[in-house]
Amino acid sequence: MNKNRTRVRFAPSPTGYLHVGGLRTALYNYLFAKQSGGDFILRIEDTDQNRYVEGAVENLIKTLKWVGLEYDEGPNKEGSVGPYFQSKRLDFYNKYANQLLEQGDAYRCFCTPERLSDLKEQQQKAKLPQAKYDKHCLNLSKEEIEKNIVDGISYVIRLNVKPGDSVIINDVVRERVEFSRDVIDDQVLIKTDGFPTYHMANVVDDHLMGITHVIRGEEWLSSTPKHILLYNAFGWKIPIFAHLPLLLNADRSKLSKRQGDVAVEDYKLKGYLKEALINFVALLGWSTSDNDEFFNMNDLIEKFSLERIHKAGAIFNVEKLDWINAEHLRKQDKNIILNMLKEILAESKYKDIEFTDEYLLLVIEGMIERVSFIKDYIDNSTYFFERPNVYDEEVISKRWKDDSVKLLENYAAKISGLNNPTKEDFEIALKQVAEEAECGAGRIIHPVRVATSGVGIGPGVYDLLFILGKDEVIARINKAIKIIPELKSKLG
RNA sequence: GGCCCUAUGGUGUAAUUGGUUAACACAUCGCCCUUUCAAGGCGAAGAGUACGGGUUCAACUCCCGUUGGGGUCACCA
Repeated sequence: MNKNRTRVRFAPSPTGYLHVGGLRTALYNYLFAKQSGGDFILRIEDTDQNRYVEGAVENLIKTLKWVGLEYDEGPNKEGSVGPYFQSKRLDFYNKYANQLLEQGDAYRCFCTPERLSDLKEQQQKAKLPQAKYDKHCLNLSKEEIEKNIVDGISYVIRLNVKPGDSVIINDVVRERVEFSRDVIDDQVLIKTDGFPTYHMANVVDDHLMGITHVIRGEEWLSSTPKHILLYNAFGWKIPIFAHLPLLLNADRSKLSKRQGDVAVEDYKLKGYLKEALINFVALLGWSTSDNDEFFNMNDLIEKFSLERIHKAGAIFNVEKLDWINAEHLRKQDKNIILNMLKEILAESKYKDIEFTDEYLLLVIEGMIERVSFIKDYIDNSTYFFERPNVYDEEVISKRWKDDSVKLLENYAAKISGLNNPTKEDFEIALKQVAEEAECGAGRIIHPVRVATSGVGIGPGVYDLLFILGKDEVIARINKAIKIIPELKSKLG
C-alpha cells in the first residue's frame, strides 16, 4: 500500500437499500479517488447486530454496480487490508480498545441501563445543558473492576475524555470548526456484546485501511471531535475531513421516505437512467465554475473538486432530475435505448407481439424528442404497438370534417398503388390528393393522424405513416372511417 | 434546551475571494419554428443576496448581533 496514494471509502450500514444521499456520498468519494488515481473502498458497517437486514449487502453492491460506482476493494474484492465487513474485524477493535484501556484513554463501565437512564433523567430535571455520562466507573478501583469481571457483570468500554484544549476540526468544506472538550461525552467504544460502536470502528478501520480522506455526510460533524480524540490517543495521523451538506425534502427537512422516494432502487424502478441520477446527484451541493450542467461520469471525474462543494443543504428537486433524464436519454446510443425498450416491452401488455429491431429503431428515432423516460415510448405512443381503439374526442371535434372520410378514402387509394413508399412518397401522395380535392394539405394531415394514431400529437405525420407502413396505414384508415363519423355525430 | 453547521429568485447553483446592471440551469409565461405535440431558437417575469447594525470610497463577499432552517446530543450508524 503506497503511503501517498489517495484512499477513500464509502462505509454504509446495510439497512436494506441505497439512499440517494448515500449515493451522492459514494459518488463524491469515487470521483475524488478516480481523479487522483487513488482507491475507492467499500466497507460495510455492520456492527449493530439488531439492525441486520437479510440481503441488504447484496442489494447495496448490486445498486452501486448499476450506477457505475465500482469499488477497488471491498466485499468480494479483497485487498490487502480486509476484511471489509466490520463484523469480521472484532479482533482489531478489541486489541486497540485494550491499548486505550492501558493508556488510561478508555475505561470499563459497568453501569446498568437503569442507572444510565436515571442519570439522564436527573440531568434533564436539573436542566443541565447537556446529558453526559458522569464518569462514575472511572473511579472504580482495580479490585472492584477485577471483582466485577470475575462476577461476570457485563460492561462497556468508554472513551475517557480528559480536560484540555478545544478540539479543532479542519474540514475541507467547513474549514475550521471548534468544539470545547466539555461538550464531548465519554462515548461508548465497545458495547456489552463485544461489538464496537461506529466511533471506534471507523477510526480503527480508517487508519488500518490507510484512508486519507474521510468524505461523509454532515450528520457526522458533531461526533468528529470524538474521532479526533481517538486518533490522538493512538498517535495516528488524522485524515482530511470533508463533511457534505445534507439532502433535503421540499420543506427543508432531512430527506425522508415520507415525502417521496429516497432509495436509488426506487428511481431505477421508475425508469430513471443511471447517467441522469449520477449527473443530478453530483449537482446537489457541487458545481463547476463554468455553466455546464450536463455531465457523464468521465466529465465528473475530470471536473470534481472538494473545494467547490457548497455548504448548505440541498433540496432534492425531482423536476430537474426529469429534465436531466430526458437530456441523457436523447444523447444515449440508439442501440442501448433499443435494448431498454425491448426490456420494458417484454414486461408490457405487448409482450407477445413481435417487433423487429428495425421497426423499434424507427419508433425510437421518431419519438426521441418527445420522451423523457423509456416508458414514455409505450405510454405516449401506444399506436406504434397496437391499432388505436379509441380516438381523441377533442381532436375529432376540431379536425374531423364532413369531407374527411372521402379524403381519407382517396388517400388510401392513392398510396395503395405505391411500392414500398418512402416518407417522401407519403408526402407527395398526400399533397396530390389535396390538390385533386382542391383543399389544403391540413385538411388531410389532421384526419389521417387521428385515424392512424387515435391522437392529435406525435411525430411528424409523414414519419408516422412511414413508420407504420403502407398496409397498416390503409388498414387503420379503413377502420377509422367506419368508427369516427359516428363518434363525430355523437359529439355534435 | 446545549453544542455545531448553515442562509443568493419557487428549486439547484455562479459571482475573478471587497468593485458586474447580481449570472446560469430547472420550473413558469410569451414569441418564432413545425399544418400536431415535443425538441430547438429568442425573450419575459422572478432575488437586490434572511434581518439589523458596523468596518470601508466601495460589502453577497469581512466583523457583531438577531431570526429562520438543519444536524447532533444512543451500548444506531
